Amino acid sequence: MTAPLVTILDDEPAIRSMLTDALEDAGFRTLSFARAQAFTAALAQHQPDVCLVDLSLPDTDGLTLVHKLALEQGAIVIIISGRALVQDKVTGLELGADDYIIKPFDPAEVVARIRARLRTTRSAAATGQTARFNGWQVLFDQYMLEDAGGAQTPFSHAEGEVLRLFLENPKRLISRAQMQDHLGGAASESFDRAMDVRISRLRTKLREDPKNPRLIKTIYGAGYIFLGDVTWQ
Amino acid sequence: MTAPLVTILDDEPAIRSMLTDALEDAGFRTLSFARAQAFTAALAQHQPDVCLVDLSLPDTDGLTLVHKLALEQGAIVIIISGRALVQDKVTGLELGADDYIIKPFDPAEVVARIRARLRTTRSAAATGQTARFNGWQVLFDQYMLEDAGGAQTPFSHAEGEVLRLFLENPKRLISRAQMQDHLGGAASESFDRAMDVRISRLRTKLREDPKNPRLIKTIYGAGYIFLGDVTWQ
DNA sequence: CTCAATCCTTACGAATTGTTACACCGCCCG
DNA sequence: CGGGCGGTGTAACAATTCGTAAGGATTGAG
Repeated sequence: MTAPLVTILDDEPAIRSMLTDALEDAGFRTLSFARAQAFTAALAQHQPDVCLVDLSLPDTDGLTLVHKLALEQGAIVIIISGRALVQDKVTGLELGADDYIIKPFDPAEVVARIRARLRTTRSAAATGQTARFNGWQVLFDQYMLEDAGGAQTPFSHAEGEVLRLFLENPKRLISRAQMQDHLGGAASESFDRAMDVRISRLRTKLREDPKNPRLIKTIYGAGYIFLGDVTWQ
Repeated sequence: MTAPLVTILDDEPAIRSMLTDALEDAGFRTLSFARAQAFTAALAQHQPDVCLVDLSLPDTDGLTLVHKLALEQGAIVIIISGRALVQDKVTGLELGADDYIIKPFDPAEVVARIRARLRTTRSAAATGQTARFNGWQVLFDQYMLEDAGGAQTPFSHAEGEVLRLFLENPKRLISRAQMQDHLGGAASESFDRAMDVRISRLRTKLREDPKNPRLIKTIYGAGYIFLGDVTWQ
């Protein structure tokens, strides 16, 4: 598993560098931006696990950005703000933010709060060896897929990687960039249709109707989304 | 779904009653305790969703209690403490607490933080965002539109963006500039009729009469307005 | 070395989306 | 009242992205 990706959106360079240093020391990957526009543009390429957002941005209303991020990206959103009023905190949290940290802050606290958030959201999908979803059962250690009737179908290593990524991020948009990032990694930078082929094979093993896939949906121009109700064991 | 159960563990009666009032006003069920012993005894009978724990307890070390709760109960644990040092927060969070609130605090912030925690830990199992309006139902996570009779029509990502913008701003004028700003962001500076086409395609999927649109109205020279009675779920 | 399994690459058809073109409509002004 | 101008609707086309069948490269076992 690659290190979680944390994005930093703040217009003050000192804060960006302080957070970047602390987070990378803590083992996270980071990307930092000074403007909301550059940040939203980068979302097409990367899917962050955690987004740190300063509310007082020059080029966007921070709160609507937070709302959009929490709703559409499914990422963990943490507001970092100079405003300490309770009302600000309450509205920020109600719009979908997962935490609200007041400036000035200690980077160590930010790291601890990020870890706490990652712990809870990922423990829901704690990487076990078997998973169930919609009548299917996946036995990762045996590379075997079992349907509701108990009929078994083997799957390959490459298919298992994709399946695991989906099952660890259900009902969440997964961009192609993130997939390549997570799988293989050293993929040829040129057009890589290998991902499509993997998905295609996985779909046939899950007996998806190509015209109307219910489990693995394609979001044209964005990526894929897995819509199963996943439970790990 | 019954209301979530929140336990309060604090030796100061004033804090207990303040939190109890605020939480019950917010729709939670509560149980409060002054001593850790009474609290742990009560765990045999009740399973709380959220545990508020004061660290400075007379009869137990609060941190080991927090650690035990987070590990064994699987509940959301929020520390409420008079100690504001960063080191205290970091160790508290690393021992399994989900949040750390400093005294004195505003009850409204506590409620907001509890809601934020419940939202993220339950959203994994809960269904994604859906909205209803005038007989239609929109399943955003499935990219599916359902009419009053239950007939389903898929919608694409681009159409979903427009639809979401409308449903989040019902009965309000939305200018073209606002739309381009909100959608895509990859704004072609030149005249962008793509927006019109998206609207047009969305209208046909909503079976609007072009001559007499009931849901998506065009305001000549200004923008669009969505007239529907929207409820989110 | 041979064979088989797995996976990537290529190629072509299908789906989605942006662009263009033209018809239509509302508003302004004579 | 009517003609002109610019905004809007949408059909048709083009560009891009995606699905997948087929063939070849790679790997590993015997």
